[in-house]
Amino acid sequence: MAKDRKIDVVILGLLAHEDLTGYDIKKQIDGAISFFWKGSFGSIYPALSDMEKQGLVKRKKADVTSGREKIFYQITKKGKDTLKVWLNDEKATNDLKYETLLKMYFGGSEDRSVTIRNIEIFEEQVKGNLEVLKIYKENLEKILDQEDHLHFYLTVTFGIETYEAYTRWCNMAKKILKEK
Amino acid sequence: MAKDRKIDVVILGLLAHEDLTGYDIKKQIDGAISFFWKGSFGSIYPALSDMEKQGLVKRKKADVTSGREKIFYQITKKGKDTLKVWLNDEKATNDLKYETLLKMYFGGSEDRSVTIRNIEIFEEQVKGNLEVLKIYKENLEKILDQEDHLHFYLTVTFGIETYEAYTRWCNMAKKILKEK
DNA sequence: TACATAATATATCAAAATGATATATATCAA
DNA sequence: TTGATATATATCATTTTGATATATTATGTA
Repeated sequence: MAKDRKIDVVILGLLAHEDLTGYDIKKQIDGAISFFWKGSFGSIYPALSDMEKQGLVKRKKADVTSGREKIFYQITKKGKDTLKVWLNDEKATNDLKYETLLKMYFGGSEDRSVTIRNIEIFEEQVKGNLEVLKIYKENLEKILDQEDHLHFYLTVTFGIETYEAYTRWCNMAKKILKEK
Repeated sequence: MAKDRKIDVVILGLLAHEDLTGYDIKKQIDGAISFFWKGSFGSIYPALSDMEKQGLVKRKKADVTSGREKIFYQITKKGKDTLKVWLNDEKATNDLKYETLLKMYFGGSEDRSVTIRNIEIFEEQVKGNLEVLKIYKENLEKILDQEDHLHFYLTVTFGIETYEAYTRWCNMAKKILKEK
């Protein structure tokens, strides 16, 4: 039956909202979605070609006036159905790979200052993301009446909750490592 | 130079503590490490073969008395050095792929009850993990004096902090989805 | 105006990882 | 003793990453 390729539903989910190029899709994944998902050009472009063959998306020739080639994709009826099947399927895998934590776990016999430095780097990344998410949240609270925004709002609050938890952990971990 | 294969340092980190078989390694990854990392047999066994060729680990013929073949691996000096280089490197990538959140994000026009059901399934998984982590924590607090245990303790508290954040989010999300 | 640099845009590929499957032995309860 | 589950190694197709190649367009600055 259908391909077991997660990037497909990410693309279909984005195209369900508006027509996009492969480059646009990458930008969207690196935007609001990046707090819980990631994807690279190396999977996006082949998936688009393949899904076109399957009839899940279709190419839209863009304005020929500009010399630059630019391929907009549009979701088809079949694509919408595929997306709906996935959305209604209870099955969902949540994978995390925290190299920071891995180093922590294996860093037992190493220089203490390196461990602390690794936590500080992690903390900086987290703080950067947290700032962006809080701006998202503020703006979203003004327009929460629309159904689309409610779901986006919930993913944003998920990010804030988790990043705040990370921040608390960073402070605690640094304190323990410095005093002991 | 060296391979860009993350599973290598996971294996080396585990072997730094004790000699293990490929199967043992998988069990360890699925245990305490599973809260921040994952790995499959399909990457473990090829990595072990390859690292043996590179001289990072070496095979230890196990008891021939039992008919069952069983290959224990031991870390070498070169393997320990490789691990140390990685531990002292500030670079660390933290990737997460939350299909639950992805469905939330794209579920704007779908049946509300499906979204709630997905959150409930996620919540159950989180609660299960949280219970295990809390038992780990209790036991670790009794023996926190040893350096090794301190680092394990920190990864466990990371898990608890994040899973508690997830739980809070689940409650909030369900509430919003039910009342609005 | 010219020039460099950054952003846009598509595409491909080797290497890594997943998830599934195959094969075989060992253990343990009904 | 039969069936189920755990142990143990290995392989493979498919998916994904991360890097690289190539080219155009926009932007800032000298």
